[in-house]
Amino acid sequence: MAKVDTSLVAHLPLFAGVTPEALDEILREARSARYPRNSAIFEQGADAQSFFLLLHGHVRAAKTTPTGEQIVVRYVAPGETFGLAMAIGAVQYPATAIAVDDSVVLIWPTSAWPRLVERFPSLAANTLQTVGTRLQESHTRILEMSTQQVEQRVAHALLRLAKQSGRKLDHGIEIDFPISRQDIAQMTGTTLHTVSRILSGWESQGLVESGRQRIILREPHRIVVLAERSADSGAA
Amino acid sequence: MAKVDTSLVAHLPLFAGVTPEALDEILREARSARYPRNSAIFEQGADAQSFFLLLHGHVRAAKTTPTGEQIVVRYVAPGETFGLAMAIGAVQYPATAIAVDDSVVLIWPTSAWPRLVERFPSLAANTLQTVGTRLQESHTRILEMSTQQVEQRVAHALLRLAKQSGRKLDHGIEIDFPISRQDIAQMTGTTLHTVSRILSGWESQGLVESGRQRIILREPHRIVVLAERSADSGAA
DNA sequence: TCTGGTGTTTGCGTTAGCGCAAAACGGAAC
DNA sequence: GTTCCGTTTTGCGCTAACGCAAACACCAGA
Repeated sequence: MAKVDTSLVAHLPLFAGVTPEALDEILREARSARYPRNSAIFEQGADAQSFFLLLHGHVRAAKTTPTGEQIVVRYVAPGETFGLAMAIGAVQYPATAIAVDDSVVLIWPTSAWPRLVERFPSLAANTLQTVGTRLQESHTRILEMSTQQVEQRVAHALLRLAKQSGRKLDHGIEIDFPISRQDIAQMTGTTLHTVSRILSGWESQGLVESGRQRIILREPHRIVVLAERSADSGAA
Repeated sequence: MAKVDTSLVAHLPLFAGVTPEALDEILREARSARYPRNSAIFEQGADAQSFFLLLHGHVRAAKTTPTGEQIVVRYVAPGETFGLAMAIGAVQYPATAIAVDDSVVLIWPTSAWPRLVERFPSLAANTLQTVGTRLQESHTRILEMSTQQVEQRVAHALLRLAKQSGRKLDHGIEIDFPISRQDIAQMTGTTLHTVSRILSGWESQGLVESGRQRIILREPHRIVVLAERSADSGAA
């Protein structure tokens, strides 16, 4: 069993208020694993045998309808937990998790959760905080889907990705994992066609530069304007 | 300060695993209050000084955009908690809570939460469960908004309301609090006009019976069918 | 009984965005 | 260098749903 370096994870919100010794004990229950790009970490509907902490890479959590349509629930960035089915009392994973880049994760058996929480109550409090924040974000997303049009939603989605997982360039911000038009469509509740049209438009205005699974925001400030306008002026 | 009867709330999920004595202690920290129909319990953006447990009545939690549009986050049924801003570490309420019917609530000062959690860790675990469930429901709603058309979403919304707050009739189920077309529109991401058209259509098919802020599902089973069909057959 | 206000219904023109289809593009593997 | 496959782009017709506007129903209070 590989030893995990506590100093790498000690500062994470999940472990706030946990002593170094306790952290050590918690980490002893975990194992680490590597998932190559495009591999599944767990599938929606499978027994929730583990929960995860992402160390490196990026993970997409997606939910599928009975008829096969998908939406992206969120992108997991390093330092975040995912697969917390046990926290909500679910027996199965409510979504599928795919590594969109080569990724390294810590894995705890779900069965260890009750014991850990009992010994280290701040874990529960911290997790509550995390889940609460996600709930808020979720509500914000619903609000946007209800009140904004597609272009604004795409703008918001890209800005969020840039903030969460953006790599600063000389001029602009690049989203530092592979992401397709289809992915963005599934984040914003539209189709890949519409996303493609929007990005083409932005590209011709010099707002973004994009290619195959790759997006660079060249003019973040002007994209913010797009995200916030209510429903008016077109192009000059 | 009015004494709250422990037997009324002991069975609630929030208090699972809490001993009667502990429950007594927890309730001593709370006061109760009555809110008349259509009164505000708290406003979005206000300091989160309290959190709440609904004893009687019904409460609508709604979120407003900077430009004034609203969505209904959820309807709170008796036995449920709301206003849990502290759980997610928020300083202000992220939504507005309105009593849609004369309502009675228990109120704890937000400042009491850390102490309560420390003394009774199962409160945190139970709340985590609740928030987790809401997060799931939220994701389901996003999925529906992304993949289904308006009529199906309205069908789902009404079925959920019927399940959560339905009063069984000889023939059908009545939603037992006042709810307008506008409210349903704000739950499903559409306009009151579209909701009105849909309900008119259903009414002429005998699926529902409705009036001013009042809806009765006469044929729940046939509404389930509407909610589940993917995108095909019209009326005969 | 009348009157005002809030919620509801309905008609009608408009359109944002979908759905289908076809072509172009770009990487990776050989 | 060539081939192959997944992604992206773009055109075109269509329609679900919106937005506006006007009429209507219902309840409460004077």
